Amino acid sequence: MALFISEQTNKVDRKGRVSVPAQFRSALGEALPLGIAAFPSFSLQKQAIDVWPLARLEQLQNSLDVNSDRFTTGQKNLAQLIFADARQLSFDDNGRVLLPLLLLESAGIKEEALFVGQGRTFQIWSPDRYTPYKAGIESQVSDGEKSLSIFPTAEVHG
Amino acid sequence: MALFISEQTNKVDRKGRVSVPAQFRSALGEALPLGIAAFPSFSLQKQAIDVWPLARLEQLQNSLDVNSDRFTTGQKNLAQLIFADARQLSFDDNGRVLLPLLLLESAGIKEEALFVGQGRTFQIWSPDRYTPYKAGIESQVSDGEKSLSIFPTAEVHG
DNA sequence: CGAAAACCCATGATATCCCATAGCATCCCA
DNA sequence: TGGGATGCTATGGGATATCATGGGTTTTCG
Repeated sequence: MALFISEQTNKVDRKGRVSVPAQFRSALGEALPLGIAAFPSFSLQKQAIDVWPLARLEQLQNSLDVNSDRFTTGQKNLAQLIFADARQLSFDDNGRVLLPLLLLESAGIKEEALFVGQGRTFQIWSPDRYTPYKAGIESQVSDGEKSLSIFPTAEVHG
Repeated sequence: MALFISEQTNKVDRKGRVSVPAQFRSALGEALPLGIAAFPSFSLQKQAIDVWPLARLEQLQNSLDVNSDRFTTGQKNLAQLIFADARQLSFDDNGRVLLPLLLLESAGIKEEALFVGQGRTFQIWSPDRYTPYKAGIESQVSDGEKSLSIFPTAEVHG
């Protein structure tokens, strides 16, 4: 599975449909027909929508099945909330998804939806909310931090 | 078997019938004709109804048969209670099930039934009871835990 | 026989499918 | 290098199918 990168703004039509950026769809690859899971972003106080490939939710469930002792109580609660709040969205022939009203409202999205790549996942924002949010993020990066090193990684399966 | 995700509220008609959300039915897949097992949720002090695919009950029984030494006495008692209190529900042609009066009453369900996806299982709530319960769960997730980007994934194959 | 359950059909709302088009970007070839 | 042809992307709208729901009828079983 390729990574989700870049930003793109698309229109939400009157039926609530939005085209998911073609690059994101191709990043999904074979997972495209499985669809995606969308839910209010907990880490962002539900300001935006978090989107996961459905397979990622399945990984989470598998991990809960096998390693539940390695999760904190809070993490288990969060997982419960995600399963409850997530909406499973599937693509039509034109690469669009139907965004449920509840998600649109919680993210404050009206006419336009801003897709923001986050690597393994992406977000959907109201453009109005994203601008100040991003500015805040930028201001929190100190000069000394403006480069990244890459650490060796343990093997991660799946 | 796909996962049960999302929340949906459906009406209970005067005969006690409720439509199970179509996504839940399709998550059942081939297991649909086998039906589901519903019982008062013990982990939630019987506030709500727990629903399992029937096959999951069979898995539990198999696990008890083979690994009975790995269950505590309390767990074995709980299993007994589940087998006793569970009701096997089957779907009519429109995807509805008939909720027994006993279950409706124990969950405090009257006109509306709120289906809540929990991954491998789902719950059925009275909307009135669910709202405060969910708020409690949310408050038990600390800010530091609000990202599952770091959930344990290692050693999960397939 | 009577009550409850299962079965069957009807309907409005919603989601899905299908087709059309305008705007870009890419390709191709002279 | 220019410029037409081609294909893809995003977007709109109408037709069709599905879903949730209500009500009636038949069947089952005590």
